[in-house]
Amino acid sequence: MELRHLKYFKTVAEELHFGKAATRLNMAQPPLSLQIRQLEEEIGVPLFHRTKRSVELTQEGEVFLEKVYHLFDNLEDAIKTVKMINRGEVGEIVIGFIATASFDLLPTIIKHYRKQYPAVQIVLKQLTSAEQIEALQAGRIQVGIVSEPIAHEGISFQVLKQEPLVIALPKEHPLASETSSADLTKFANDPFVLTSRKANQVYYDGVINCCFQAGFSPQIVQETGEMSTVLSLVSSGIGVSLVPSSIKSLLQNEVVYREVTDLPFTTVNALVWQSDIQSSITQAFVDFVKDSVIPIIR
Amino acid sequence: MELRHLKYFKTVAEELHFGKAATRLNMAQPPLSLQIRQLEEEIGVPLFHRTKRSVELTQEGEVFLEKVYHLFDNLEDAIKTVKMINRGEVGEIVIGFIATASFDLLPTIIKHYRKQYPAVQIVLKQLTSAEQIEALQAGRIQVGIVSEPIAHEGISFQVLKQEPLVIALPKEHPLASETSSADLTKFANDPFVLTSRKANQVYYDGVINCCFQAGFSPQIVQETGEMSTVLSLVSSGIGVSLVPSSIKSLLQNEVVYREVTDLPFTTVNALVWQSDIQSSITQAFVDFVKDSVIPIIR
DNA sequence: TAAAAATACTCCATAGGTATTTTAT
DNA sequence: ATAAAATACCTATGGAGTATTTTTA
Repeated sequence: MELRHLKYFKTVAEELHFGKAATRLNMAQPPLSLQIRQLEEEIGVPLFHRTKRSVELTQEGEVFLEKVYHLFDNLEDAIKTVKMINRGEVGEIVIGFIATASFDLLPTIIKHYRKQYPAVQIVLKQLTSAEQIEALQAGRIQVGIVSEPIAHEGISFQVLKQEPLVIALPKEHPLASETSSADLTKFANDPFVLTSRKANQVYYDGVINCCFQAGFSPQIVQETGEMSTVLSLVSSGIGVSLVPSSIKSLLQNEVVYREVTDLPFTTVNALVWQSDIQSSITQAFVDFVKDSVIPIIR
Repeated sequence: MELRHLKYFKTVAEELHFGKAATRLNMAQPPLSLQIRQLEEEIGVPLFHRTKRSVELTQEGEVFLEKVYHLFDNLEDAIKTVKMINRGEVGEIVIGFIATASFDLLPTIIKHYRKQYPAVQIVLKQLTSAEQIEALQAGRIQVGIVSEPIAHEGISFQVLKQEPLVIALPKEHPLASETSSADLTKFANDPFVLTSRKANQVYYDGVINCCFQAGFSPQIVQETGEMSTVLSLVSSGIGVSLVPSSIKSLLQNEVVYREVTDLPFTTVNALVWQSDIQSSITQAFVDFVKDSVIPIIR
């Protein structure tokens, strides 16, 4: 038996007329009759009551027709589902991201992606950049948003956004009231608060380098794991910090953010993924971010 | 696409090896590769990751495999169901029967039929013989158990059972204590209770004829619709009756049943059905009763 | 006699076979 | 070097076409 037989059966059952059915099937009547006969012979059950003058379904034929409809529905569904998976429209994607991305970059990406691929289940994991590279290689995440677009074996990346650092000051700081672009040398004697080098090496080293270029070595009084903790410490007057400008929306009333002139370093956020993409969902996600999200966020 | 493609896909997906799959399918490897390629091309989605050295399912292929299993299950079920219907093993049969059949004949038939065809839904309708003929012709019942095996247009019948009439007496009747075969003439002056002529013409006329042959015309004091009502009236002393012997199990403590000598009439029960049987369930039922039940009840 | 399915035959598309090549291990 | 899939080409089964017959309303 072949699907052909079932398709022919369905058509004859609907038309109850071999000639008309054959027309609908774009074929001649005799081979159609033959195929139906073959089907009946194979399953060993007559499906039609035939007189030379009229055709009607047997009880068996009626039941079989229902089942055949169901079967074609199944088939259609199978193909449709597979195509959706192929286009990355259903399934699950696990996205890693660094803490600083959660304020602006991640929500923007998710929001647009959701609209385009509503049937994809999104799982989010906050990880450091280094952890994300490891998780990618182990297959625990499919894509990551990192701040260290350093070449790794088998990992591809795409820069998403470059943003300057701004200096974060406690409201009470003498230089907090000025609104013009600040000169970093003015903060040479201020205590600094930063996230630990382990949490984000590129950022940490970048800040040190900025100060070095400005002619001083920063006095780091506290290191934390999270950027939000850094800001809390700044707001409580413990020190100042250089932070990515996208963070300015945080603690707006407690912390003053000022631009800094001539900084030699900007933070870079990038999307990373395994170079040989296994899943079409991942492929679709990467393509979508490259094509649709990057133009928006730049 | 044909079922062939799906069958081949299933086998390759199970073996993950074109050569082995081809062997299992009793075919050569190249045409198998071709068919799989055709399938992938038709649905527009790669189902296998092929390297020259190994084969594995893509995400899409895995999902498709599940769906294909389901589809084949459906197909198998469809064929099985249709075959069962064809053998009269599933479906519904509506059986008409006269009241007197419900005491012995009907339960016997149903009991044995149920054992053989447990998946057939049995619907029972108590009707007079005449009503059954009409219901048969209208398709409201598929078979009937009647007491009038008279030839009707398009109706076939098969005699099930012939049984003598016995005389039913109130316990207080003067002749109730005798156990020998009774002479009907002894009851010439007794009032008779019968079911109405309309309810069962053959039986009614048969009784009248018995009395006539015995030399008297029965004095009918009451006619009822149901045989059980006749017996109730007999038990309350209103009169006597001639009833089919199979009814003897009813009201055994209130009514005395005695054989009658030389009765020219016996009740006949027959199975009736439309001569051109539409449904295989009906065919199977008729065949079953003819072959398996009649030998038991005779 | 007219409409519709069945039968008889013819043809060619394609499923499946054999031989060989390619490629990754 | 070898195993396994892909490629190339050939064969023949059987699906589909045309012409005709059969059947019944």
